[in-house]
Amino acid sequence: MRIGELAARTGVSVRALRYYEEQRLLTSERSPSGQRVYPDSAVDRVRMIQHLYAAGLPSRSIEPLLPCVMTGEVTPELLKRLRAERQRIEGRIDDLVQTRDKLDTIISVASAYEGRTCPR
Amino acid sequence: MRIGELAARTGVSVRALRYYEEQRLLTSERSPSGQRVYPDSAVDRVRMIQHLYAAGLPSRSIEPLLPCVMTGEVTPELLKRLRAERQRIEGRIDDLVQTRDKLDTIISVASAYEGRTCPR
DNA sequence: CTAAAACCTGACGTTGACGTCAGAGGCAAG
DNA sequence: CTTGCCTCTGACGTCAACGTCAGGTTTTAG
Repeated sequence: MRIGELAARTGVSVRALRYYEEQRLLTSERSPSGQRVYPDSAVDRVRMIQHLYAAGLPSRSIEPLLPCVMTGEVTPELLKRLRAERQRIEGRIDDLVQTRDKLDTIISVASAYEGRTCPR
Repeated sequence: MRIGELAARTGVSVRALRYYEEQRLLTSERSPSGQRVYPDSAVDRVRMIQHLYAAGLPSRSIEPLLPCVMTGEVTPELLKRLRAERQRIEGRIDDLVQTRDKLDTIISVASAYEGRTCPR
């Protein structure tokens, strides 16, 4: 498939896909005329990239992890990094849960005041 | 307390504190000579700001929420925003949990290969 | 064959949360 | 009084993940 279709199927922009390639997160074959050609598996790969971005990892962290994440192949070095990133994510989750709970308390207390407006 | 001490006690830079003020997330009294003077409560406020930043909220979202989050006072309008942001955070948590679990699977599978090096 | 749509490579613009530097004033210690 | 650290206000720099535009080629639909 070409870049436009990959963009449509993953929901990310064409520009973003070219950017991923620039960051070596994504590779492509080229047609004789120079257009990018992707295998179907690229869809999954792009989705994984988005997941890792969403988890707050920068390109440079994603790049070394990605081949192993996609293929299941791994070196001890990569395993260390995977575990480290897992811990980072865990930490972010804890932080978010704390913040969510704090908002929940505020919301529930505040809801008691509904109807009669702000006690100011 | 002055800005340097607040920075030390919260672990954020002096520059960041001035930036928070610029974004109207933090206010300060001024000494006769123009130096910022903060009450002790500023420490908690700065910590809350950091929590909300960590939750992915931009300054513009934090600003209207902060007074109510600190005082517990609330208008129906703010309550709506609080609930919306709570939902956003919840979504981010779900996403992170998914990614963490995916990493866990990879790690556990990969761990089976430990000792004998990368199967490449 | 031709026009529209999709693709290409640069290259500059954008946004948010600060970092950093310049130049100048304030303040506690010796 | 001066030395040295803290603080002040601009103002420009940075970094990541793209957006956007220019100028040109390729593919596809009619």
